[in-house]
Amino acid sequence: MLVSVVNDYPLVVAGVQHLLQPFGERVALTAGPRQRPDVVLYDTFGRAQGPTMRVGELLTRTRSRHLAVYSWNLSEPLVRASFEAGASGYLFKGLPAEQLVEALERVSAGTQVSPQPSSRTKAPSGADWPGRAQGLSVREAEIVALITRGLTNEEIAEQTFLSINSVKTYIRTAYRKMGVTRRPQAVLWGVQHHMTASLGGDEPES
Amino acid sequence: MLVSVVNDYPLVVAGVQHLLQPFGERVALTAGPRQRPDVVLYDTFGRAQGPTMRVGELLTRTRSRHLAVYSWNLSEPLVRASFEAGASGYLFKGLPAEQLVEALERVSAGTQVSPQPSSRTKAPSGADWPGRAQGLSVREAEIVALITRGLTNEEIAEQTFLSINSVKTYIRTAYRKMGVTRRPQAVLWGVQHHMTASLGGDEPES
DNA sequence: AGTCTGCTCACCCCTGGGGGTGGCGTACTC
DNA sequence: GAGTACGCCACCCCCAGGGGTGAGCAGACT
Repeated sequence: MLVSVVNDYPLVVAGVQHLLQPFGERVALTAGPRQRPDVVLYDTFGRAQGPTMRVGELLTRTRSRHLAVYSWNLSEPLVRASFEAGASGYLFKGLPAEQLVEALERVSAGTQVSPQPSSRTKAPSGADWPGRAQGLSVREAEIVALITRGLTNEEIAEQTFLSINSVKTYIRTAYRKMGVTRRPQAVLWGVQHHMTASLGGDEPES
Repeated sequence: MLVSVVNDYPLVVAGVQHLLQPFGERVALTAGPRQRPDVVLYDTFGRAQGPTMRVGELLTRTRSRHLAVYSWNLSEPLVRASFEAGASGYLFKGLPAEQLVEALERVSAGTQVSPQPSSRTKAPSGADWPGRAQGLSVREAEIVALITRGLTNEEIAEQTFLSINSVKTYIRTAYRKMGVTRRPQAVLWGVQHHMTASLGGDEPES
């Protein structure tokens, strides 16, 4: 089974690939987008989710037939919207690696894979994201990444399917860890700490 | 006469040097900070002015004996504060190049050179600054440069000796030319358009 | 003369943002 | 069990920022 991990942040992609590494007999990883992977594993960190995902374009670009969403957010409307947008699977980012591989194999075989409810918030060992080295939680980091793109709190709330209040909370806790107090400082911090997406991103900006 | 042009923005330095180029028989330019220039020409674009300039440190670092401030701002309190801070000359940025050279020669000879009142706002031909290619006036560009450093409007007003209202006005007009509407966007614009100072800057940030 | 550009400033009003407080649930560690 | 961290959310209050309006001055150009 050939898998392509898709996300704008090289650290995130590397972290997921690191997760799958021990399962080399069952999963081959491709970095190139043109090698016809069996499954595209679409990590939602800092990216469009649900109805605004461009599943068709991603599949065309990668010449793959299945796309599995890989996300922390298990809210029912978002999961449903992802399937309606064309995803073949919706995988929880808290899954242990072996279960992740099994789910990918089911997606690759043509089965629609839905997530089980879970409240786990701890990332699997080896996962990575920009800002982690500076003490940001995965959620804080994602918010900061979107701040670094110039989005407003409202826009961030919409993209992450969170309440504006949750966004503000993450900003508050993240700013304390970053040692900043205002948005421009946060943007600069993000630029300096590689929270900007790679230039290959084709994300539509609001 | 050996002159060292000092500013954080290479474009600004290059623009001033370009101005002085035709006077090669009277002015030699040094890029290196350790060649004992006769005069340091301190361009204030995006830098501390007046009482917060560190004239002594600049002179020590460059091993020069005279520092001439080069600024658009001719307000009397700022000029006085500059001399009190240790400057030997205060030169208006609207001066034609020949008069600039003459003024530098007087400074080099040990004369304290004060500016004549002037209302001119047009930069001498050949001057340059970051953002000029994108249509920003020199004043607008300076404000954007300070925004890109993460300063608040109040801090910018203090550093530029302008009213908060003037700062807001420049922000308004600059944002229209830049095609942005919010500060984070402006910071990103500044980063992308080289409005960040070079890393050698020893500017104290508030 | 008129017009345009740039610089400077004032004032009004509203929005985006950020500080605080409080609360809930879960996983994990000791 | 208690404590901590993380995720999620509400509400209060205030500030930083940005949109608008208006005004004045001067230089440069036609």
